[in-house]
Amino acid sequence: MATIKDVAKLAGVSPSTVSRVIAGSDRISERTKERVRRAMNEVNYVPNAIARSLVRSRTRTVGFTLSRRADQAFSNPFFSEVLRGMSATAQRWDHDILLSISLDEQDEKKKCLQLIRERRVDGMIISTSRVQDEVIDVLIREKTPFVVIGRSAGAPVLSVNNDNVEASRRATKHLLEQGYRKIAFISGPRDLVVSLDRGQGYEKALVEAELPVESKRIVETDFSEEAGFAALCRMWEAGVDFDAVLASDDLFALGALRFADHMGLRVPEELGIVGFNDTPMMTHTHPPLTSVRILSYELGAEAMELLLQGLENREKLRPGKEILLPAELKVRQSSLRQGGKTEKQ
Amino acid sequence: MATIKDVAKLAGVSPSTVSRVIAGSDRISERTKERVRRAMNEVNYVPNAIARSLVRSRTRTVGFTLSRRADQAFSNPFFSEVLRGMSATAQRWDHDILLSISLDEQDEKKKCLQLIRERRVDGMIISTSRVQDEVIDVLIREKTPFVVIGRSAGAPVLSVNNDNVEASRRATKHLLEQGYRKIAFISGPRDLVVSLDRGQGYEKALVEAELPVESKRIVETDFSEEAGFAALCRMWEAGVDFDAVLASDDLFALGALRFADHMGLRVPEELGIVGFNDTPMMTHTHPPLTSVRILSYELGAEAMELLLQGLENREKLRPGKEILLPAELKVRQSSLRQGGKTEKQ
DNA sequence: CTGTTAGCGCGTTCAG
DNA sequence: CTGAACGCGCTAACAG
Repeated sequence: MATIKDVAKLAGVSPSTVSRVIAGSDRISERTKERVRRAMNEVNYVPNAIARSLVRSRTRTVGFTLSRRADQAFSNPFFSEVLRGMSATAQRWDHDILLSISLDEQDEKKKCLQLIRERRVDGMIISTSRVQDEVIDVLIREKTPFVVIGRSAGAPVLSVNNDNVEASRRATKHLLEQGYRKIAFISGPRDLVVSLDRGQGYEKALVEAELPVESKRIVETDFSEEAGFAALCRMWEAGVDFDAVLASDDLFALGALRFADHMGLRVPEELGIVGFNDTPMMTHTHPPLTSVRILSYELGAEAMELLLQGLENREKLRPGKEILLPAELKVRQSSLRQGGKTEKQ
Repeated sequence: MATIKDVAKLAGVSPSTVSRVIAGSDRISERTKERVRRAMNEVNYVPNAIARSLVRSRTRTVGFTLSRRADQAFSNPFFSEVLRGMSATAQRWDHDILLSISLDEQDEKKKCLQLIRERRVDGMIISTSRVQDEVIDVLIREKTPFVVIGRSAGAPVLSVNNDNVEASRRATKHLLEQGYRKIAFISGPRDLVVSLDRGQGYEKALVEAELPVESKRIVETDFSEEAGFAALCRMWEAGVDFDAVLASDDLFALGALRFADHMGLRVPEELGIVGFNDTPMMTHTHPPLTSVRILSYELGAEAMELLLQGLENREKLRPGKEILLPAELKVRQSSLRQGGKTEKQ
């Protein structure tokens, strides 16, 4: 593989001249530039990125760590969409992504630390969304430029998040507008900020409608269809009545659909259901599921954009700045008993 | 950030001694080792990975490129599971993953070439599965160590694949055993080897059962629920009869379920349905869908393992060696009309 | 406008 | 057992 020296020799100039041509320096004669370019082509020269990184102390690489928990919390396509968004933006800036998926937060913290201290990356993006996040602490301590996808409940950080509170409020309001009055809420684990936010939006909508927030209608459980189904069964057996379900994840919504089926309740007439995440397959449930659409691709793209801008100009990395992306309620049959119109797909 | 020189100075030795301690050389006195280690701890020293890569001409990094097409072809969780498997294995070998998701094959080829020529990676894993794959040609031309997830229909390569032919044969055989005789097959685009393989397995099972392969019962279309539904409608309107559907993707199976619903056909009594990929959500269809389970995690893990072994010992990188991973048929209600037993989830 | 020199941080001879 | 010297491939400062 050709090095800068080979090119220099072939073009009859010094290595630094070649380097200047690559950098597009303007104090090189057009003739020399041409000669150098020809030589570069001839030996098929491409600069060694590692050598460049060493001398520049910049790798043009961004690390992305993730522990399994976050992956499961959001339903699955979320993760790949975020990656696509990150990758597309990185591409435009001519940067690369170093990816690491860990089993738990401890491993993630270790890996994150390693990437930084070994100087493999210029900055980090993380997607953990726990209330107490040790990875964030590490990042701050190491003074690494980083962006969080989600929200930090602890130290103030630069973050990109979808507006869970507002989305949840709107979803609840939609159910109220459809005439449902006793709305149950299935929450994910409370140690995830996303759960807190969605719960808050739910309560907000009730308060705005001057309806009481009844804790008996709120249940917290792990993300799974079975858990959602079981939660509703328990509420039912406890004599709690409800005419709608706000499911903070589509998996819960699936459970709710099964519950309705199980109890012989018609959806949406006797039970309204709204989910979260708008998992593509959910368009095909019976009836089609109303769900909150998350802009996952945009989340990844925006996070990467913020980080790369921050890398160019550190002052842009203001901790405490939280970018909120809007989420859209995709209304379908599962929540429409007023005969309103369904949005297309 | 501390360098090897700082450590050397503090320990009162030369940089090369520190380097030897890091490498675990045995010709260093225990006393010196101890002094050096103490110094390393004191200044919190971590070797700079970039500098190491430069001098060693090895980055301990593996590139993984993917263009959107492959992502869509397999249904979504596939992709994240493969990544998890790759990441877990890479972790064990203390390697990293450089990820790039492109929009099309051209971009992927470019990116792949860039990673290699800039010497950012020691090897590549790719997951394209088109019949004519230009990325593979590039990889061969550059003499880069690489492993393919999927199968190459062109040049012989080292690859890991799930046994699509056998899986499809078994799925078809299962339908036959359940008494279905007129099995329709919905194929994905024919320019993907996975489509060819699944089609082949289907035909094989029919031939083994001494049944004719009727081309009128085979239809090729793009991966989507709608396309699957439409394909069956068209067959029906053309007067082709069928009592079961082998769907080469779960999306098609969803379409088939809707078709049954639409036509008032009972599943599995009047129409048996088997899907491919065992998308988690499919456990919750009505009735639950029989589907071929793909070992995505293992696919990623195995590909990484093969590549890293090959990096240590180039002779292990035998092109033409195709590792086949078994796929498992998850039998559920949608294909059970003989009252056989359903496997647990 | 261009070449020479030095050095990024580390591993690896080659002496001693 | 240890240190000095060199080089990985490239960029940047300083001359000229």
